[in-house]
Amino acid sequence: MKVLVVEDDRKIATAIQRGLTAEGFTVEVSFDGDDGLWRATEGSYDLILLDLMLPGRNGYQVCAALREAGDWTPVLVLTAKDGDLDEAEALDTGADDYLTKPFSYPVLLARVRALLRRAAGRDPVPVEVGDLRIDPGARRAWRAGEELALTAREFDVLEFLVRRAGQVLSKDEILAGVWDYDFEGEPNIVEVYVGRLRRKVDDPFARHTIETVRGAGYRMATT
Amino acid sequence: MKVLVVEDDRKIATAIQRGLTAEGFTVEVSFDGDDGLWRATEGSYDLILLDLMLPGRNGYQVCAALREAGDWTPVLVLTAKDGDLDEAEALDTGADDYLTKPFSYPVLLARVRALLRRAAGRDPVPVEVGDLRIDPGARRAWRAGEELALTAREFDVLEFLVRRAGQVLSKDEILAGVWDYDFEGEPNIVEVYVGRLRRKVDDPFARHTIETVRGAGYRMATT
DNA sequence: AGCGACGTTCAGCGCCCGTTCAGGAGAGCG
DNA sequence: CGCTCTCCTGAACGGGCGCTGAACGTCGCT
Repeated sequence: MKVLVVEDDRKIATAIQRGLTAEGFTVEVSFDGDDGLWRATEGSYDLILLDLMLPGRNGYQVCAALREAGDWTPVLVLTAKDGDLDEAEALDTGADDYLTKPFSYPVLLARVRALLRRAAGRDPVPVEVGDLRIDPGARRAWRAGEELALTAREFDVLEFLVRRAGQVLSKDEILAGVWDYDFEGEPNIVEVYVGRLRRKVDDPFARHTIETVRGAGYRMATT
Repeated sequence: MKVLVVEDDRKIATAIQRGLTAEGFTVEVSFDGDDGLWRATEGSYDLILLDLMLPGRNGYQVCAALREAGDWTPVLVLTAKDGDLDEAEALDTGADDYLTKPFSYPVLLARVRALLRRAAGRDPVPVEVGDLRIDPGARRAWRAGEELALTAREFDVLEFLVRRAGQVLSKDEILAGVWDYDFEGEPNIVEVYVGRLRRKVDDPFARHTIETVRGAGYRMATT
């Protein structure tokens, strides 16, 4: 799956690229409208993430030009909440969906999945690792058949870890992946949530399902 | 089930496509009359949604041309309320039903179902989940065999939730799915309707059949 | 015209949840 | 064995999310 990200804010672009790459997508980034349009027309992408405020051609123009050229690649528009530019207008130019900043990564991922699913006609699949099961659509989780009572943030963190079971994720990676990209708190918050999750998902007599890798981060056990 | 949408307003076309795709239909979209007619004659569709005001050939002409060619695919005409073009006239040219904009998504879906049903000679299947039963055709609902007195909007919301029982639906998704596509109100209205529905459908001594998933939306219980 | 039903908005409230912080525990190292 | 750095965790707080009752406007019906 190839994704094109057209976004001039490097911080945001990098965060998105990092996240989607980790998710298995091939990600290309473009920092201005003209370059973005060029890539979009030249390359063949499954999805385009398009910022509205751009140097060169703005998002509307890029999207309109694409549609004009008969290119119907799904476009997800990223827009500032307080923008004087209107989201509805973006949909008029042929975008398929939009997202207001700041958004958290899980929200972005959900939208991306929804768009690709719509394009492909498939449904989201529950994820399993060991005796842990996660259903992203229903936002429910089970350990050994028993449902876990998780808060929204706890669920997001758990899903993030489960999807990358076996990999070591640094606290910063988890922060970038689960929290809004402009979150400016301490990585300690990750420790807090890992602690809570352990209390909720661990069998008290077995070893942790979320292992600490001292100095590096955390790893979700694969068995 | 394949549906062709001929509508030049991208916003409306996209909304319809999104909704019907989620409902399991295969949807193709055409933005002008000539292209629409071409697709309609070339492809084989179970239903055609046809806007009247179109660039190129207008809706009347498309419909008349289709019938002329001996194509009796069901046609549902979409017309602007204040249009100088007359709905009755559309029916004369061979359309099977018409709908004035703005329409809400449930109304559209109901008409689509009705047409397909009429074409196939089959009845719509009542939906059940737990001891809740919904008959979309009759627009009636029962809990444990007892009929519920629901208003139109209440029924729409309930049907939307029941059809996606087990999934978490955000307030925005529910808004998009139940209200007019140009509704510009607050998501709070969803809370209000969920509250009313709970009072009407819940057994006062059991847990809610519409569960709140804090920070994410609502989920219809599957048992 | 009057009335009632229905849809929508708004403000207030209660409480859950996310976040912070500080103190303690434990690993790693010399 | 003691030092340091990282990680863990319980407590506390503040905001925001969701719920509800009331009021208002509108539409349809009689």
